[in-house]
Order: sequence, then structure tokens, then C-alpha cells
Amino acid sequence: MSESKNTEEAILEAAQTVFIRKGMDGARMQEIADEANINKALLHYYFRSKQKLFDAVFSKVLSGTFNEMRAIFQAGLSVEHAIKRFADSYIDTLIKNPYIPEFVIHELNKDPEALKKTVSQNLPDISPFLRTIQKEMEEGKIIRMEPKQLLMNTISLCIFPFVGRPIITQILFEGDEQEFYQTMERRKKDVSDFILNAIKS
Amino acid sequence: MSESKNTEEAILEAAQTVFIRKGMDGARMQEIADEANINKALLHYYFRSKQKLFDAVFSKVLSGTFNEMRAIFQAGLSVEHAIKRFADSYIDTLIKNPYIPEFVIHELNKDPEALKKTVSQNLPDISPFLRTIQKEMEEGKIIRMEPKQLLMNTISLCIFPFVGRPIITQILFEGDEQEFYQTMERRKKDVSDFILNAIKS
DNA sequence: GTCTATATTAGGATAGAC
DNA sequence: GTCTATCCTAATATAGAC
Repeated sequence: MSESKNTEEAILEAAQTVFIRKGMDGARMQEIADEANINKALLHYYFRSKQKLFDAVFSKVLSGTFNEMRAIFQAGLSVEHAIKRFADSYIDTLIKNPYIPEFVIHELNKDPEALKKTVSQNLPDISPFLRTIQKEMEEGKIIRMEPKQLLMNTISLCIFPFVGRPIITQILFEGDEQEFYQTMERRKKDVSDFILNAIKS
Repeated sequence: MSESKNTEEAILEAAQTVFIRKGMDGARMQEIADEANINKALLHYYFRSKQKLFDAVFSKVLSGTFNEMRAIFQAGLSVEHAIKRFADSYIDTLIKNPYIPEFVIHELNKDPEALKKTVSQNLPDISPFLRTIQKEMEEGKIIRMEPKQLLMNTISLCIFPFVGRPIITQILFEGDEQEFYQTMERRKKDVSDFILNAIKS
């Protein structure tokens, strides 16, 4: 045993780094081995195949991605507070992990069926939050619109800049990555201001 | 010559279909040949290598993507009209071509340097529109915010649902694709309503 | 459990007939 | 210009020593 647990963990971390940057198809087992400072054969010793290693990484990334979302939607927060927390927490996480959403989306796009099971095990239940939105609309606290569109808008405004970062950075910041990230810091607040402005009655 | 022009065109179309769905790394020359109903060797006869075929497709897709954006930003429209046209036109295009943004973004993410040249040749100049936003803010027509954040919001709200379609469809529509697309039809109007509400002074 | 060396296969690319 | 057959390399996977 000795290094067993540590090595397995090291492999998973290295694999996550490489898969997230290159995707399943673009990733090379050799590159993952290098990143983990181990031999290529060890990858197979621990995970049998590239596919199984990928599945382990994908599942881990997916549950991490949806945990915070689940927590927010089930906390029974008001629309205002849920949106503020969502924007703050997601943009903050994405500043640290900007490649995750594009990775997840790309793999799902390529073969939705293959990953369907992993996805359905991790999906957050949004219905409590949709009901809160509905209720506040009926009470006149916020203007009326389709609750799902409001939720989609919130998610879009927080996540898209990171998914589209390579383009956004070129179009808006002349390729200056640092300016992009500074703008994202301010955006934590800007996004909720924008949304709350749009829905205030 | 005979079928030359038609074959080349057929290859490009088939390659676009396959590359957009699977990405450069996930696409197979055999699959492209099948899609075009020709032999694999013909692909090399016309385009020499997979890389060159990909470059041709990517460049074509990119210019198509940015043409409308360029047109809108240089038309000298008011903020209200530009946003309305942007939302209507982009969501409409994306309903017909939902895979394009994720494709472009994934390839750029994987290797920004390799595609930098193609990108910079196609980038729309947004400065006229940013100036219009600035002007309308100073005139008090719309509330004050960072012009770039407003532009980012507009782009995010229109494009993200399509990039994130596989997830959005699961979370919000229990996997029902048709409901997703119906919602997108309504969204053409909903998005501009939402934005204009957020910025009205 | 970790390595080196090797087998296997998939897939891009080419040769050559028609 | 289009096909069949074949080559060749890159990359996954395994065998076997330590």
C-alpha cells in the first residue's frame, strides 16, 4: 500500500487538470502521467483505462459544480438573497476555476447519452426556488415574468463570461486577461444589481 | 474537374457538421467521409490534412458568427434598437445552429494561440456601440453602469442558453428538448424586455 | 506499488489503379 | 477526380522485472 492513497489522489488531480484543459479526446495519458510525476503504466494500474479515469474525474467535477447550486436553491432564501448569493459565490468560484463549465458542457454536448446517468445523479432540484419566485411575483414584490427565464438569466450572466472567456477577452479587452479578471471581480456585485433592477416592481 | 467544386463544397459541409458536433480531436476523417458520401482518401486529395480541413471550417464558421455582430455594432443604432436586434437575430440564428458557439469556444479554449490569427481577422469592432452606450448614459436615457458589463450581459443572455443547452435542458426542462426550443422562441422578446427594464432610467 | 519495455490498435496519410 | 489497398505513427494498453 504505502503511497497508494496519495498516488491515486495525485492521479485524479493531474487528470482533472489535463482533462479540463484539453477535453477527453485532446488529453493524453502521457501528459497526465507527467503532470502527476509518475509513470504512464501506473495510470492503468489505478484506473484500468482512460475512459474509466475520465469518468472518475467527470463525476467528481460535476458534483462539485452542483453542490453550491443545490445548497442555494434549497436554503429557502428570498429571490433577492438567492440571486446575490448565487452571483457572488459562482463568480468567485469561477475566477478560481474558469475552465470547468466549458469542460462539462463540451463533454455533454459530444455525447449526452453516455453521461446522462452521471448528470441525473447530480442535478440540483430547482423547484423550491421557482416556487419562491412565483410567490414573490404574486405578492407584487418583483415584476411578473416566466420564473424559468429569470433563473436562466441569472445562470447565464454568471457563467457565460467564463465559458466565453477566450472570445470575450479578445472582443472587450484586447486580449488582456488581467483586465478580464478584474472586471469579473466587480461583476460579482454588478450582476446582482443588474438583475434586481430588471425585476424590481 | 467535373464534380470538383461540388465535392469540395460537400466535404466542407460534412466536415463542418462533424467538427461542430465532436470537436477537432473527437472528429474522425472516416466519419466526415461518410457524412459527405465519399471516400476517405478524397478528403486528403482536397485538403491535404485533417488540420487544414479543420482550419478551413473554423475560419468559415467564425466569420459567419461575427458578421451579424459587426453589422449591428456599426449600424449606429440606439442602445434600445441594437439590443432588440441583437437578441432577436442571434437567438434566431442559434435556434437553427445551436452547436456553433460551444464549438468555437472549445477550440479557442484548448489552444488560443493556434487560432489567434483567425480570430483577430474576424473580430468585430465594438467601440462605436460602447460610445453610444456612454452617450445615452450621459444624456440620462439609461442608467449608469460599465458599458462593457452591459454588452457582456447582452451577449451572455442571448448565447449562454445554447452553449449550456445540455445542462439547461436537464435542470429546467427535465430533458425535454422541444420545450427548450419553445422557450427560446419566447426568449427573443423576453431577453430584450429584461435588459431594457434593467437599464431604464 | 512502481518502473521499463513491448504489444496492439486506431486513425491519419499516401500509393497507385482506374 | 475517385476509388481500394496499404503504410505509418501516435497513443492506449499490457507484460513482466524489481
